[in-house]
Amino acid sequence: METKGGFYITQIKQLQERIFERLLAENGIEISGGQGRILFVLWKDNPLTIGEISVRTSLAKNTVSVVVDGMVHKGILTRQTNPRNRRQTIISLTAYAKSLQTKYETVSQQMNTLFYQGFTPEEQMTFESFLARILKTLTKEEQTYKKPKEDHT
Amino acid sequence: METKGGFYITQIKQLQERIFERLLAENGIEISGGQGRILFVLWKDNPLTIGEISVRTSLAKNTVSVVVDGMVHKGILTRQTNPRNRRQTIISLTAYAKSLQTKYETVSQQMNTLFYQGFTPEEQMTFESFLARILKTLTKEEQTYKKPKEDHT
DNA sequence: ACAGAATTGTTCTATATAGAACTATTATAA
DNA sequence: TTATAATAGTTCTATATAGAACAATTCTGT
Repeated sequence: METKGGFYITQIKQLQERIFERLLAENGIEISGGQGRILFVLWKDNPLTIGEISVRTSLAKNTVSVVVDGMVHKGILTRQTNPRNRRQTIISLTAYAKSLQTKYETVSQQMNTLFYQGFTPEEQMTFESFLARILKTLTKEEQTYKKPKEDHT
Repeated sequence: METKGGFYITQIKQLQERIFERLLAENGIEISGGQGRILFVLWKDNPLTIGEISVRTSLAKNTVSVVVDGMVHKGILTRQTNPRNRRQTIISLTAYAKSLQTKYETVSQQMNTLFYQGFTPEEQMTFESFLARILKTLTKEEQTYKKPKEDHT
């Protein structure tokens, strides 16, 4: 079968991000896509380490490190070393970041409505369960690559 | 309903691209995600203008311009002005680019198999038709934004 | 206790991506 | 015909992203 799931996904991601950033800007929220994803996971669970953010966003560790840098500069996040495990860096939301959540989620909801235009609730659920399955497959694949199977000779 | 289609899409895109680029590299194909997308549309239809590539890949025009630059340097593409409309730049595949197609598509197929692991053919089709619908919605939205409705006062 | 392995982040470098401003060309309308 | 608008790309600038190499810290087995 001729399929092109990956190509579609990439295109949608591109468009979605451009449109979402425009909507955010129109609503006075100066947050980019990468930054939004980090906030998204922190709003659910605060604080988190760099590594945890990396896993939950599927961004590479070094990417998270760099993006967090920018957000610390902007006063959105703070970083501090975990005293119990000094290899870890703990990232926390500032009060300012917390104050953005409601407005951000409103715009998010608008984006979602656009995204799923013409979908029945059932279709949405089916579609998201497909996405969740693919995400799981790909995550496992990357894990497998990073931890190659031991060679029990 | 609590949905997070956009977040999923972005995560999948991230993982998918990292894994696909690794597979390509393992098979001796030194082509990045962005470059691959441009080749993908040119293999279907060659040559194309910058603008046409932009529409078909959903990449911004300036992005296409820059990525094509790199590919011209690598001997994958050539650019020339359209003599019939000298504003346009026509991008063509080189023989080298054509020679890559078969190998690239083999790896592409591998990636696809991984991507749709555990999906029945029907599920794949359903899923891709969902993607196509979303892509259409977002494309139309961006069009609307670029060409704001005339004010017939 | 301590050498080597594993974990966790960061830095360095290169490419990808897009908005804004710009240049060149072609189309349009008066 | 010519001034203005529309179209097509490019350049400038800034951020996003990740691989590779590295540094610091903690864990493990002896």
